[in-house]
Amino acid sequence: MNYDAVTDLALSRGFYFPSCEIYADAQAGFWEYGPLGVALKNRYIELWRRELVRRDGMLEIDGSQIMSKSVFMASGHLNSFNDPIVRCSKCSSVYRADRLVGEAINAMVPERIADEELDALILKHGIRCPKCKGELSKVSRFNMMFRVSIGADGSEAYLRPETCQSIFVDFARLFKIMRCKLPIAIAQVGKSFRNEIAPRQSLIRLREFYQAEIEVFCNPRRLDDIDKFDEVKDVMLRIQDSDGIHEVKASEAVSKGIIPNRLIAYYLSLLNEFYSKTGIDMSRARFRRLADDEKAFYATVAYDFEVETSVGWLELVACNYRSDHDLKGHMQASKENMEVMDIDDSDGSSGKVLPHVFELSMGIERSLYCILEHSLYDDRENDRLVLRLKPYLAPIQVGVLPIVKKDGMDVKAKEIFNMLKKDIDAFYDDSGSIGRRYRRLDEIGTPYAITVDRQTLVDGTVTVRERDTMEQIRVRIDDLREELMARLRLPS
RNA sequence: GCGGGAUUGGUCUAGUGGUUAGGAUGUUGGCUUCCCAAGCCAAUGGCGCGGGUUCGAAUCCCGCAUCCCGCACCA
Repeated sequence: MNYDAVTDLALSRGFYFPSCEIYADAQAGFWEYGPLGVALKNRYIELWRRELVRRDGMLEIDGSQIMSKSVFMASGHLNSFNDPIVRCSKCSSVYRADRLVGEAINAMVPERIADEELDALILKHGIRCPKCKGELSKVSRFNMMFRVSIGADGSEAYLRPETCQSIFVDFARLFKIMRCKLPIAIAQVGKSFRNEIAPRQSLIRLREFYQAEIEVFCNPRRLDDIDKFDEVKDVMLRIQDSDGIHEVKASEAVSKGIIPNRLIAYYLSLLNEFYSKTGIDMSRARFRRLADDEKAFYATVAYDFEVETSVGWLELVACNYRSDHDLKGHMQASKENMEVMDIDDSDGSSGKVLPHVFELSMGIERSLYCILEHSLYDDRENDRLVLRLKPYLAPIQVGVLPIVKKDGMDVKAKEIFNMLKKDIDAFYDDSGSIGRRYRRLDEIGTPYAITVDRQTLVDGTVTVRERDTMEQIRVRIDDLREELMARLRLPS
């Protein structure tokens, strides 16, 4: 299905909707999760914990969203996270100053160029607005971080633009108290904030959004020394780089040099296995190796995990080899020692190492959007819209319905609902015809519907209807909970 | 941010200066109904915000906001 169909469903069923929508001054780029959206998000995160955090023995933390100025001085965000911009005095168009100058004089402009130098170049070459030939303003800076003031004196601080900085800041303590050895991954789910110039397309570009980030701390001299690699050596990966598309096993990707080392291949494989369990169509997904001019300022090797949708390829996960950029920056700025003991490969003895970082930075909203779009199916044959979510991701797992509301069938159905509701997200519904109730459940992705009929009152069995096939089996009420729990279990 | 289009109950929509703002669908209650959006009755709920023109504005004008499309941006 397409973007509009997903948006319609999200709004009409309450997966998500615009924030502050009853007020005229509501700002773009802020959306709320409704009940079904929260449930889907929580289940998605639980799958993430299972497939990544627990599987790999990662540590999970939950850091604060407001962080001090020093953090972002050290991380480079206060310098590099802001872009030099110029504005046309006539038509008010805004341009990236470095790119505009680069194009106009047909030469590379160094990344760290000073604003004054850009001003000078614009003057020297007589660069004007490409659209209307209007005069350009002086270079200014637009920082995408939200600044906040703390306390009565208004100390400067920022909403974090990525969740990972708390992981770096906390690294030394965590490594000690959790008795870590390299490589160790630290994970976090939480909100990040970016003051986007033009938020668009609901969940796809937001100013406030959830990330699930994983920072793998490793010894840069031991990137192929990964015992766990055997677990994933046969995972099939689709990788796009400057040589084209490769569909290869993880082990081959390393041996052929498509992926530079086993550590990166291992984590890309875990990610691949995770996403293949979300219901995203993996035949429309790829890891794309970024060219040098596309990478973030801190990355030396970078892959984007991308998924094809009706609005184009979406970047769901940024996988960046950040080298020691972060720990070095924080170590220098804070004077906290971030080095740890690890095997020094020259003679097998221990030595001090400043770990490098490989990062998996997942956008949760974009992931949920792709799951919804790839799961939503227009079943014309049966005149229904079906959200074919994996049962373990469904916000409501079973509907409990009396076939008609009389002769005690509604009473019996309520009993069953009450029996199930603590273990399973169940929903009782007795309004209207049975077909209408099935359709409603189909549209929000409920995988099973239990129906109480006359036979139930006689022999204590109910029917269990399967969402995708619409087929029904009879199950004894005594076996119902177990039967459903088995069907709703997370995949092994 | 620039340019274009749009904004009427939860959703879709009729309405181009004077309408009790109509319909469909949904939702809720009732009747009916034993397996896939049936039927009947009733109820519910709306002109994005602000200003202007006018005797009178959902309707015309201006500003703002949001949404959609294109461009730019996307660390």
